[in-house]
This record gives sequence, C-alpha cells and structure tokens, in this order.
Amino acid sequence: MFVTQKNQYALKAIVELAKRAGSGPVKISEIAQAQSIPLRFLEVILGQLKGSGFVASKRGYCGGYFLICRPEKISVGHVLRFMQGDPARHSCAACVSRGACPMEYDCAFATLFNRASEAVFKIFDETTIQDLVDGDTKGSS
Amino acid sequence: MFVTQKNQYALKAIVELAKRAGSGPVKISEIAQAQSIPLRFLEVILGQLKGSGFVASKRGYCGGYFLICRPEKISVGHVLRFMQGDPARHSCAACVSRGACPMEYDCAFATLFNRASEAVFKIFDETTIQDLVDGDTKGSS
DNA sequence: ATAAATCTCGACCTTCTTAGTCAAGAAAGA
DNA sequence: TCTTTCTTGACTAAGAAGGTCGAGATTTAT
Repeated sequence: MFVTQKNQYALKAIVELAKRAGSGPVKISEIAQAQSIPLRFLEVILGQLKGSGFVASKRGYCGGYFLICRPEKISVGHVLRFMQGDPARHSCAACVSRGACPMEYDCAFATLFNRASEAVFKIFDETTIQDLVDGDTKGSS
Repeated sequence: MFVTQKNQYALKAIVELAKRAGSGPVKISEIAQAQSIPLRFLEVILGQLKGSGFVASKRGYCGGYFLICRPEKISVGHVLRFMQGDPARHSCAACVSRGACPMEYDCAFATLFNRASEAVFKIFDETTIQDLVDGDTKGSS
C-alpha cells in the first residue's frame, strides 16, 4: 500500500470535481455520496486541499467546492506530495518516522530506496487527474 | 517510506550474514551490535527469517545464524516479500488494510497503483544482497 | 553429568499513525 | 433574518509498528 486511504479520498474528491467541472460549486455532501467517502472526514480533507492551489470553495447557499486548475494540469504526484506535507520529512525514502533523516542520507539503503521512490513518483507525475477521469473503473493502459 | 524499520533490520541482518559468510555461525548479539539493531527485536526478526529459506541457525555453544543461499541469489524483493507475509493481502496496491481487496481489483486506482508497485519491485528484485554488501554506505550507481 | 552459551517461543507492552467524528461558528444568498 | 454550506479545531478509537521479557530447549565444553 503506497497511498493511505485519506490520500486516496483526496484523489477521488478531485476526480469528482473534475467530472463536474463547469457546472458550478459541488457540495461536500454530493462528493461524499458520489465517491463513498465519510462526510465528516471529507470535510477535513477538502479543507486541507484548499491549501494546494488546485481547489477552491464558496460558502453559503449554492456554495461548494470546485477546481481552479484544468484536470489535465494536475498530476497524481502533485496531489500526493501536497497531502504528504513537508517534503523534507520524506526526501529520504529510507527514513521511517517524522523529522529529518538522522543518517543524513548516508545509510546503506538510501540509494536503493530513493531509486524506488523516484520510480513511483515518475508514474504518479505522469498520470493526471484527467487520466483518472477517463479511465475510471474501465481499465486504462 | 516504503520499507518499515523492521524490514530494514531484516535486510541489514542478512547483509551482515553475507559479509561474514564462510566463517561459521554468527551470534545474534554480534549481528545486533554490528548493525545497531535492538537485540531482542532482532531475535524476533531472525526467528521469522528462518522461514524464508535464506537463513538457518544452529543452537548452543558456538551457535548462531548463517546464510544458506549465496548472497547474489537473494534479492531485496525476495526478502521484503517474505517479510510482508501473505501476498494475497498486498496484491492490490490500493488496498489499505488486511484481508482481500474488497473492490476485487476494480477500483479507480488499481491500475495506477499496481503499476507503481511493479516499478518498485522491479528495482527491489534487481538488487541483490551482494549488491548491498558491495555498495554498503559507499554509494553505488 | 553439568554448566555455559545460544537460539526459541510466545506473550506482552508502548507509542505513533491513520481514520474518523463532532460541535460551534462564519459567510453568503434568498 | 433564516437557511444553506463551508470552516475550524479539538477529540476519540482502532490498528500497526516497534520493541521487551521470561522461561525453556539444544548444543558444546569441561
């Protein structure tokens, strides 16, 4: 498992917004229902995503969330990197817990794990939200 | 972080055994000291690793652990797959918790995450314990 | 035989992360 | 001003990760 449930919810929420782009703000409750995400949890997630620059919101009657980037401009890597927070914490793929790498990137596994990390993010960076919308459940190559 | 601390310890222990291959059994306490692994925890880990077919042990005076495969025949992927246990649990890279994939591999992310998983394991499968011994701390390309 | 060295086994504990909930409040429009 | 909808931050629960311990079984040395 590379991606936590929470981060998968974040991706799903953005996919849902992409599907409905152009028809005005989408209510949290609609996104939650469409993507089977616990409503209260989604509130937290969307609140965070506002900081990403990909989504914005409007309050009050007829309010909701909407994308402020074209879905083909947002990559899965963008979203996941944002959700993971402080990149310094994760720049050493061998490091387990939070905080800076105590080995200063010089442990036996640094090279190996960093190569693995790059391989994964290469794939995530090549895949856009639009790709997910297009391939949703239908199997893309 | 792709690899838990425990699994990194497992790799380190095997690397240490590889370094000392041919000089008889190595005591847990020596491995623990050489690789800075908590002794009691290492007991657990080596106990598990005995099931892998890569290491064996000998009890009593002058006992210890030793490799029963050549280090260039053991890949990082082998070790990690073994340590992760039941492969059915992990065959869907999108699945978060234990048990079989509830979506039957048909969720929106299955293709994407499985590609990522394959990319990582390609690297792990190409890297042998001998490679780690050779490159230990010195930076391999 | 007996003692010492060493692995073996299973239960146990602690800490951290992940996942998820809730209540009260602020803004926008009808 | 009432309703709708997002906003904020604290709170809780469950599980995984990391680590410890004591008592027992085996092997070798003496």
